Amino acid sequence: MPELPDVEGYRRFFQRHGTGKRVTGVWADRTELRNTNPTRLARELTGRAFERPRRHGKWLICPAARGGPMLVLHFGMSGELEWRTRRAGHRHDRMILEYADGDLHFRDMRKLGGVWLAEDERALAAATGPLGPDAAAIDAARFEELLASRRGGTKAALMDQSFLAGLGNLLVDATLWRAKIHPRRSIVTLSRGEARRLFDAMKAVIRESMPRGQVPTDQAFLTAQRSKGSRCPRCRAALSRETVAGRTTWFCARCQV
DNA sequence: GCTCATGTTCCCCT
DNA sequence: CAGGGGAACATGAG
Repeated sequence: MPELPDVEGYRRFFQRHGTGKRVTGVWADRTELRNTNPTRLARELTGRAFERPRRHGKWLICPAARGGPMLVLHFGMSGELEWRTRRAGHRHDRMILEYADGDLHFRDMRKLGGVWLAEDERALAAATGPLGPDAAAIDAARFEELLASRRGGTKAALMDQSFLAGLGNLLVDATLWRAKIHPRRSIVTLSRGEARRLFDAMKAVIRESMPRGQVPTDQAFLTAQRSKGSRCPRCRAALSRETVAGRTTWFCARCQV
């Protein structure tokens, strides 16, 4: 379930379970490794300890101490981390970091995620591809500049990781609903006030999502309304479902202009 | 059987 | 070049 808040949750999880102690072994499924192989991954990481992981958008970057490489994780649509103190596999395990006190499992049912090894910032950039500023870190002035540099639809822009990193389909719909902006609204027609509303809505959605480590599913949130017959939590109008920017999009045609 | 799924990439079109 | 649409990827759930 990985958008920015989910990956932030995994970052904290990795910090708690995977850092500050020596890796005793590594198992990996070849198909999930994007720029390395199981043998090389094990050779590079065994005996090393990870330092504090960082996150940029939906990417989790875990540097190994003492000049070791960075382990780079992307969770795709179904990636997750799990900590296990007893040796037991799961059919969707794609990589396992072994420690003296347990194993950190990276699972990815649909295999749309991946694992990279990067020896420096340049290799990291090659793995992630171009990324815009992190949505959780960007400030209002920079966000406004960013919008001014872009044409096209608002949802398409917010979904574009090279434009702004971290928002996915659910967070973008929640943000647009909160800001009362139509997903197809052309960016160049946004007023100064609307741009600010968009920024504030995005920040509010992220702020509420971050501590939970997932996109909220409260009834007052749009995330809970992604099914037939659902209504706008604000005005009770029937919600619209359309494909925008290639993704299923739920919005309120009455509130969102 | 069918449709849809919180992501990214690649190819094609305007 | 910029932006958008659609298919593909792999594996389920309903």
